[in-house]
Amino acid sequence: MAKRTGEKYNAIIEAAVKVIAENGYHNSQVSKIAREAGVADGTIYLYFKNKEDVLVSLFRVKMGYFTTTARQELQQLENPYEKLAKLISMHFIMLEADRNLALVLQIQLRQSDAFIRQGIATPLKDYFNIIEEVIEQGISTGVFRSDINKKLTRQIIFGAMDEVVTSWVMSQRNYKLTDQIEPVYNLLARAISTG
Amino acid sequence: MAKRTGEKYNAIIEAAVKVIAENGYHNSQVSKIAREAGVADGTIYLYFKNKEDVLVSLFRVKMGYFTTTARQELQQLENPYEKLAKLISMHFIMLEADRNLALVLQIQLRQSDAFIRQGIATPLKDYFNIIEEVIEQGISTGVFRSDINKKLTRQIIFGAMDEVVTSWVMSQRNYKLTDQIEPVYNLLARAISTG
Amino acid sequence: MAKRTGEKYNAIIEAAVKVIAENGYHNSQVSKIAREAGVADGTIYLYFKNKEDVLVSLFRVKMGYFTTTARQELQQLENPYEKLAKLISMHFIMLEADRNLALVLQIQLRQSDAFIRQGIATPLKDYFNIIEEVIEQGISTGVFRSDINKKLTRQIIFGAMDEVVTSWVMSQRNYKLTDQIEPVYNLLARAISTG
Amino acid sequence: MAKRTGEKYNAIIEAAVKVIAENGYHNSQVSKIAREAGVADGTIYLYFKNKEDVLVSLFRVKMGYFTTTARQELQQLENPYEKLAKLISMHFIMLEADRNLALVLQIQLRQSDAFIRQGIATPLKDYFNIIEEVIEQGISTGVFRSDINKKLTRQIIFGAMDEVVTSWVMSQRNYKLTDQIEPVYNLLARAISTG
DNA sequence: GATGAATGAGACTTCATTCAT
DNA sequence: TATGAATGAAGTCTCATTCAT
Repeated sequence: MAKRTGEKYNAIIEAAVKVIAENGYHNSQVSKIAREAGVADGTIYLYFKNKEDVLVSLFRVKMGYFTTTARQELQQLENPYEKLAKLISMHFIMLEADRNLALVLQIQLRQSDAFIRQGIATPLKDYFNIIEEVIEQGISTGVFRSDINKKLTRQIIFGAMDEVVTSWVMSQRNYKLTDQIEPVYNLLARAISTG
Repeated sequence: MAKRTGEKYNAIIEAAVKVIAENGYHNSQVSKIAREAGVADGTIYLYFKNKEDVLVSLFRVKMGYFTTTARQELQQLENPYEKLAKLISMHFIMLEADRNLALVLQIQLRQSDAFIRQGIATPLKDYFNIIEEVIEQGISTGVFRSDINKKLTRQIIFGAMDEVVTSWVMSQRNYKLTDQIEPVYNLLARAISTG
Repeated sequence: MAKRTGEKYNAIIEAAVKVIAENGYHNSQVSKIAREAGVADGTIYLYFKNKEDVLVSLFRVKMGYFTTTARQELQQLENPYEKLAKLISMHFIMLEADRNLALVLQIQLRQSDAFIRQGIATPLKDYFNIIEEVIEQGISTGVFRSDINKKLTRQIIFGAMDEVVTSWVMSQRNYKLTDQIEPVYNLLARAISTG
Repeated sequence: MAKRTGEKYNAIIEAAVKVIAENGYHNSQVSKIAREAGVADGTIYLYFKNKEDVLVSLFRVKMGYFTTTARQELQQLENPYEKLAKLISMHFIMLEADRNLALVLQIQLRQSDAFIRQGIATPLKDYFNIIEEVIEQGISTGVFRSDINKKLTRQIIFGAMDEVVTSWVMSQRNYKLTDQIEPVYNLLARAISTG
């Protein structure tokens, strides 16, 4: 049981994103997700251990994809400022491109179930690591302030981006999230810049 | 029905904070909150419309207290930088002082139920207004950059503080949250400072 | 939770006996038992931990009643043979008087669930003890053979009675179980008698 | 469909005995039996009508084997007492030799599903007939009491053996079942013996 | 014959809410 | 006001059975 790949596996993940985005976490019954995915209720349990596993997997898959892409893109760049800009840019572009996903990641999955948070922890930590690597490189190459703490700075950068996305998702969304890339970069870069 | 004051009203709010902090949102049944508050299950419905109302009220009461205090304290100060510093300071001090409350506000109440988020929106907006007022004053008095957007900057400040607190709450908490006041201020102030 | 007494507690036990006797263990849903007892499904869980607990309790209550009565009646007698006769007599009378109960005890509850068997073990052991006491007394007073093993003899006496009841329950029941008291006694008494 | 012979047919029967003995009736899913038998789930339905049919067939095959063997062995004997001794002996030897089978026959198959009991009825009746034939012969040749009822006596003999085996299976089995052959015979023979 | 992925009916259980006392 | 026993809707998950390959 619990096959971690396959056409239906993905269909269920995508269905979960859509259903949760539209109905909210608490109103997203397994049967609703199954119907949206075009499978029987029981089929979900062939691919996932239980309902929570669907959510955790959803997060892992989506976040994993993003982390992988982010790492690749950043490797092509040298300048820490450009990397920071790229990070913000990718973050916003990805979430603007898939509003349902944004809704789920920013709002619906901020759940408290110990199990879910635990399952989410690892992929999130991966992402945090990427941010911290950029900061570290900036400091060691002397272009970022040397008096900043790497972990705290990462919290601030992530928290800032996160809240900007959340505000956008919760709003009527009559403005473009990507328009915020430059001003957010502008503020954050200034915060950590030497000189 | 649903009288919004009284000794038991407060007892229920406090019980809810404790129970949710200890058991997590999903494992906090009405009966558990009632037991902790020392009242019968049914009594809760004399003071609150339903379970969600307890949560929303909890947020409103706690957040309202904080907003009121914050506004008072800030009024005593002139300098926007001092106000920003005070804001961060109060935010961290309050949440460090009441870990249960921090857990509930940062983690457990990040729920998705439309109704809860709606009920939370107003008191949160009040807090956002306070932050925005500080930013506005800083800009108009020329000490903050004039090219920053008030709302976006508020999002960044709040998001940064919020994430720092969340990281602390989720951690083993073997460091002091209040030790982060200065470095956070240092970064955020730099981000928005002219010159 | 799990109050072990009260009007509804008994109503549920009696309902369970009836429903299981009529529908068989596997076709006795909680909802059916609840309906028969005239309570809501959820009410069952106020009095019992779960469905298995209903079955185990049923057995304990019914068997406990029988064991208590049996012990009292036997105390009034001196002669081990009379005690054996009384035992068989009570066993058959009780089960003939309540056919539903007989059905449940003899057939339906012979389940394999570890938990159920475990819950049943103690009250059954009590009954076994009573039988063994009679045997012991018979041996020590020299009226029963001294070469018989107490435990094995108990198994044979119980097994014999048990099978006679089972056959009767499974049959069309067009003969009286109590008519078997004398012949069963006659055979068993002979088996263990000295002389 | 439902061919009743073949290598896989037997493999499934044997797998069912093992799985049920190890996991209990309620925890013996078709898929588990299939895996143990080394066939696909669907294959079971090529050899058996449904799950119940597996159980009934299991009983029929095992019991049939025993009944056939018993009849053969008994035919070689003349004396009713010797036949009774042989019967008890075979009963205990067979079940001690195959503990899994004993577990299944004595405990796990004592199910209540009408259909299963019905399917079990015939092979069991065959066995009962053998016992009754011995009793009949004993009575007609004057070595067993003439005042005993054939059917009732069979119930007592079978019930006694059955309970002795059940006690052994349920116990830690730190004694030998075959050591009980002689004492059981001794008691039962005395019960029905003339003189 | 054989497979095993898929099905979907159905069961147990939880828990927010009510209401007679 | 306060109680808490009772309610019953609703949701997750299991598993015997099917059927396209």
